[in-house]
Amino acid sequence: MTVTLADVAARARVSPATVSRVLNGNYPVAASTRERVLQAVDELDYVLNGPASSLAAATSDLVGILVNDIADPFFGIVAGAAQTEIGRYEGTGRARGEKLAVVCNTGGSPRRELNYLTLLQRQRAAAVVLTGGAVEDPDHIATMSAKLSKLAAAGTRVVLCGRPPLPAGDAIVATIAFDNRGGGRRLTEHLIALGHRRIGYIAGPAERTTTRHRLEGHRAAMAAAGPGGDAGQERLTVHGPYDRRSGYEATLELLRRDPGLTAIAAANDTVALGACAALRDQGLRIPADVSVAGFDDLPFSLDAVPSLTTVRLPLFEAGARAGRLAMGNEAPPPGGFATIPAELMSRESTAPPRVH
Amino acid sequence: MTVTLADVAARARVSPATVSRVLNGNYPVAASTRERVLQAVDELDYVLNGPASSLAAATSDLVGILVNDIADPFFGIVAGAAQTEIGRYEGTGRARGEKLAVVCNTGGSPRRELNYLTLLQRQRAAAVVLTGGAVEDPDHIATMSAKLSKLAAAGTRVVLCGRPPLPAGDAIVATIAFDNRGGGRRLTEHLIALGHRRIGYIAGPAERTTTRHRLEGHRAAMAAAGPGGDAGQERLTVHGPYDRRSGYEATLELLRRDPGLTAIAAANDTVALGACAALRDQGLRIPADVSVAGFDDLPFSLDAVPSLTTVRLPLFEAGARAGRLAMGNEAPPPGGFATIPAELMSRESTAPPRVH
DNA sequence: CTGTTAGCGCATTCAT
DNA sequence: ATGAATGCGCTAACAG
Repeated sequence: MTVTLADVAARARVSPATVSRVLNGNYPVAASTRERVLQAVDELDYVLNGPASSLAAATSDLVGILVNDIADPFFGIVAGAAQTEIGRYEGTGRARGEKLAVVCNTGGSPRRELNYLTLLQRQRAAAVVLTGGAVEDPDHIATMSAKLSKLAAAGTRVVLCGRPPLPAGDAIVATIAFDNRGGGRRLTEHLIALGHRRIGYIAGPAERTTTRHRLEGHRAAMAAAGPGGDAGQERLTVHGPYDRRSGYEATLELLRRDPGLTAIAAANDTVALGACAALRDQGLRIPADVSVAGFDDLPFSLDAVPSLTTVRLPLFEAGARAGRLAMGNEAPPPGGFATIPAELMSRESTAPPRVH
Repeated sequence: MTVTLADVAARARVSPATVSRVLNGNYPVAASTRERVLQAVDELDYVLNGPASSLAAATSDLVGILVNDIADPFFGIVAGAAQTEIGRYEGTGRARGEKLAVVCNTGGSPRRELNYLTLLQRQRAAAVVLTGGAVEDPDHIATMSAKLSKLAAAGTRVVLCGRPPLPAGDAIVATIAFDNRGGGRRLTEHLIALGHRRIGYIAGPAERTTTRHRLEGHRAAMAAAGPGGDAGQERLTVHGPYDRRSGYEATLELLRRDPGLTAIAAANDTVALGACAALRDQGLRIPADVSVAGFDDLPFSLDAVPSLTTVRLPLFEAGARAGRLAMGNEAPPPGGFATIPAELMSRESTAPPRVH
């Protein structure tokens, strides 16, 4: 029925082992022999049996990239960059590092995250890259650490990208974290420098690391602004998912709580866009009446009207680096941990507050 | 080192065969025995060896979803919906349809597309979903058809979503196509009804099916608008990739070719946003000076300023349906082919042309 | 450089 | 309902 390596061997008049060797390219084979084998492969239209190969070699060429939301460009950019870096060696011969880089959408659900890890563990994945903020529930962290340790023990390279380090640090090849706290802080400092004091904050889901760090940066800046700077901050913070609708509704809520606020900082650019829509619908001008700021600097932020002040995260570079680390093509940073800086991008959506 | 099924069997004092049976749940096993086995699995923290299982069973639980650009929300929405539908049965027992739905980013490159198909073929994937427009090169179509036929012959279910049918129709479970032509036509008819005659068109990459169909719809509407309606259409069409930068540059080019054009129709929403940016930078108002229309109705189109007139494609529904078809959880449409309608969404970015 | 020999871990006959 | 035996297709020692 289906063509096997033995068939190829017979056609090329060599042993199965030899065929395996030319296919894997990890062993010297005479050029003439290789030619014959390759020709037989072509003629028979042979395709290697992955499971059999993985079973015998006790490793597979599958690499999993876990993302929280595949429809969010944040993850698309990171995952795309990682995938490109991982699949980079596709052309080189028939094998030589032909990885199957694959993205798994967890929807931000701890259960699905774990589920995917188990599935990848089943497949004896060569590597796993976890991207984006993590859920902070202690149970989940413990479970994840245990699971990742097991994966690592089985030979899977684990890389974290855009997510803080885990207790199971030694099992993890490298952790690439974003400076969410610093970015959040600089963003709010920018607003304060413009003269804003009544600043609403639209945070992400409460239990996420990314959410917490960005919020902490914001609060730190407020506190530093002087006595009372952080007073009532609780009241001016609203949590919600990382989507535009959340930004829209949170803005209405913030306006209800303090009709006199002069600026809104959002958990990310998408949320900020929702905030802009809500403000416009309320007849408020941006930035004349209310300034708005986002986070991430996704491509559309530049095209927004007005263009969005935000914090730039080098998503592509980080994703690519994670990909290389997963492949073992780049030395891990000292201590296996690196923080990627976040840069303030001051644009048109922020300005000094209106004077009464 | 690693725990195998035999270890579980020993601990549960049963044969390996029995363990296999309870794990796969496709064979009667006494409740008490099952209990013991499950407990042993837990205690030993056993994880099935996917490759071994796939080798023995000659099938795997891997499902591939191919997309042209993972950073484009169009694909994120389709793939996310499909993935959710495919992973739906995760909780049900330990096996029973636990698929590993996985998205592969081809970057729109025929070579990478083929490469991923080969990799999935290696893995003996249970199903493959191909999404988005295809490259129209005859060679590539032939190669793809052959490849997909081979996949189908090996038991892989092939589903096309948002892409026209292929010659190898009988090998394909189902094709879900969007009415790109009809949508393109209705969009331009809308512009014509508003009074526009000098309409620039920013098309996608020349060799893509999606590009061609949308363009054909546009041209058909222009031709129907009356004699000379399609005159000079070539001159007012610019091709480019499906990204904002392309929209920006194409708009400048169109303006150069005809400074008096009153409307621009773009290949998709992202391109349309780039067009808006270019128009603004040229000091032109939307829609007072120039109307702009997109395609797809991605979430951000509603938030754009002005909100974008576009053509709505039910991406989520289509992706979910493709997922169900891939799993065999939905009967294929008659003839294995269905066209999904495209609906005009008339919003603020289009208006009658200014009067001279 | 190439052939021979053993498994890899599991699903599946076939018995019982 | 359960156990024993066989082989899936390939890679990895070993020889030579």
